[in-house]
Amino acid sequence: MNNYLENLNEEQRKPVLHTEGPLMVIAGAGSGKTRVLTYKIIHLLKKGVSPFNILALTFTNKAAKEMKERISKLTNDNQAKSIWMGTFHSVFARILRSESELIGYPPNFTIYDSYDSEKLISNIIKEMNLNKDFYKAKGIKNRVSSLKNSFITPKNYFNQPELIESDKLANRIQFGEIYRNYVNRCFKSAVMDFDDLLLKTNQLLNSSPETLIKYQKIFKYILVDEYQDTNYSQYLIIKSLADRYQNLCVVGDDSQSIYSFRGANIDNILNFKKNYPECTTYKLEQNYRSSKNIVEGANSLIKKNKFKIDKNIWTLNDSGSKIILNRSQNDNDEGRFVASNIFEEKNNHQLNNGSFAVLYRTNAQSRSIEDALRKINIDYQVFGGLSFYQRKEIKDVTAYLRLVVNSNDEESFRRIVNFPPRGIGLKTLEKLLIISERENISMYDTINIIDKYPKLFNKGVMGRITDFRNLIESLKIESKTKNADYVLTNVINGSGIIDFYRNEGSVESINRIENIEELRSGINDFILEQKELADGDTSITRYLQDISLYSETDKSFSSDRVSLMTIHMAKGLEFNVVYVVGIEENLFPSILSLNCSEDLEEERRLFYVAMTRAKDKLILSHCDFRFKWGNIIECEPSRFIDEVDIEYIEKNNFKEEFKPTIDNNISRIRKLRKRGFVNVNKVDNNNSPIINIVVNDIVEHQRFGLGLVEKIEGDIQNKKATINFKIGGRKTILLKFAKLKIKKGT
DNA sequence: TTTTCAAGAATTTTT
DNA sequence: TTCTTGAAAA
Repeated sequence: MNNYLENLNEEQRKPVLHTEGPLMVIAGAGSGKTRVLTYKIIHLLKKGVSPFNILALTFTNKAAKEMKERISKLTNDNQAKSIWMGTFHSVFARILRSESELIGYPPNFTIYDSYDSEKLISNIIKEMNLNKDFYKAKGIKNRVSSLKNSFITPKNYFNQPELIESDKLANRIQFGEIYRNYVNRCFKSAVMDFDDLLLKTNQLLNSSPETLIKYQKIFKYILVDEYQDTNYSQYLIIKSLADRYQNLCVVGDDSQSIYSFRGANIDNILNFKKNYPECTTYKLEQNYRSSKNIVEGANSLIKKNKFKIDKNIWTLNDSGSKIILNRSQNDNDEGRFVASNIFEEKNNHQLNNGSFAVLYRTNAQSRSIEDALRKINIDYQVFGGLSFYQRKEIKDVTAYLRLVVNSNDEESFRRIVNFPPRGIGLKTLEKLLIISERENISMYDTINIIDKYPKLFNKGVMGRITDFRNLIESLKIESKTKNADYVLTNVINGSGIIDFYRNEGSVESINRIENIEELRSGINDFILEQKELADGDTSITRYLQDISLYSETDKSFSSDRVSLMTIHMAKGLEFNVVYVVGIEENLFPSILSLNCSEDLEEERRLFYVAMTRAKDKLILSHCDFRFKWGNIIECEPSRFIDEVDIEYIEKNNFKEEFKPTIDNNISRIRKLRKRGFVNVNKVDNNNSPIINIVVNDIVEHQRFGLGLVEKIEGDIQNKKATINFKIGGRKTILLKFAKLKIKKGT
């Protein structure tokens, strides 16, 4: 493998050969970015750099795994296994575990996913008795996350009047207090959330100069992929680690920056030159992936963005077929169109299902596509949405494991202390929380001292709590000597989870039992996999870390399934035929991005990412009507469609006139109703609500609001009702004039 | 303490 | 429409 450089073109070879000093590679979509990274690492290894001195940060765990495999194959040795390669989160989680004492954490700290964090925040809001209308857990969590990603701790927060002011204006004056509580509770629980993995790394590197120097010396060569989607925290980590040798190579494409909602800061890439004046910039502009129509169509769109690095993406590939623009009547039709089109393409071009992807803006859009594919028996795989590890039963089982590993973990404790139900209810938990605060210990540890509070608990409760502790303690002892699978088996048996679901006996419960079985086989795969690795780690702690950092993008592809996913998830992937569906105003671009030009530009970049996933064929699609929350709403084609130069587009399915089908009439009426043009009372003449009102119905009156029907009298034409309104009291109303809505029949 | 039922909210994107 | 939450009943 001496001629490895011959596998690169001229512009790819330059950054590969440039090993010393800072460099930035601006790599257009499909220009061989991964290839450059792979060969650059190979080149470093060939030059004699030890794999232990290379840090390569990728966007997904799967990307890391694949790159390692590729390197191993090309170098024909085992060195790749020893490279520090992975996502920011997983690499630094690993480092934090081995250095945890330096920042006051035990090495077996738990990692909370967003769901756990939100739950904890919502508990804190409840405990603080705050108004739920102003303090929504999700919003608070997002703000906490963005502060952490900007490296603003609670202490910094309280030192910045403008931050406090902005929360005051948003009616969240207590935000700082929540933030502080949240951070304290996490610390007390020996927990880090996703953002902590980066923030604590920075704290570690800042507070301990020896540690900083140690890792600077280890990471002589640093490579960062998808640099356009790094946030400030990540920027700081890289900056301090690369400070000694300055051998930093960042690769990215500003036109594909799509994660600002997660704190990604496009300025990191736009300002790289400013931060590293010595840096060399290379550009990869030749696209090898897509046909000319696709490349140029995408170029014509992204031109509309103001903030970007100048580049000219070109290709030698054939023109290929034009980009197809489909218009469907509604989302179900769109699904049917996609499904039948896949069917045709498959037959005409001998493609397997894995060559196709359907991309959309929001996860909820997958359903109509799924229905249509299922109907004509095309296998598909949905990426995203609720992942396996987020299922209730899986979260429950892993909560037991988490509690075994780290019994200070409050969320896991709360989650399973009474699941399956064992008579330890909310009241008991409240008491335990009070004790835990008074004694400054974790909720689990309060169990050991409840006999100090005999007045608070009756005998039954006391016994049940102790039983629970004994269960966890015996699992803890096992976990010290036995492997993860053994402990998991005893969690399942000891907790009674399986029995609980078996007793329920519903289809859903059986499904849950199967999922738990699947988890068990997953844990065995994990053990086998780790045993193969040089630095393999088969501990439960490691297993729990892996699954909490697991993402849906890490799921493996199947060549005989069509892939369905959001565009965000499709970053870095390519498919022969790509359908982008739901390209409508307010959906894509998202309605939330409309009043901010930066956000709108990001949506445009997202659309650019979607288009450039396609190799041979790109099909864009939009509908006239779409289901939302049980209503049909009218949709306009997205502005982005007009922004793609018309010469690359071929319109399809454009029937200017609809034949009104029954379906269509219903949708018109619903649409009009929604706009308030059709009075609900008049639509269904035959079974008008007026006639249907009976005693004890709760009705809503335009002026008086809600009321209870107490009496009905009179003949059909002059029916009168006596209604007791919450506001306004008892009234007798002539039904033929009143516009009443039935809210509830009792 | 647990179960049941009805009302209300919810949809951007994710490590 | 589906999921979550809260109150009432068992």
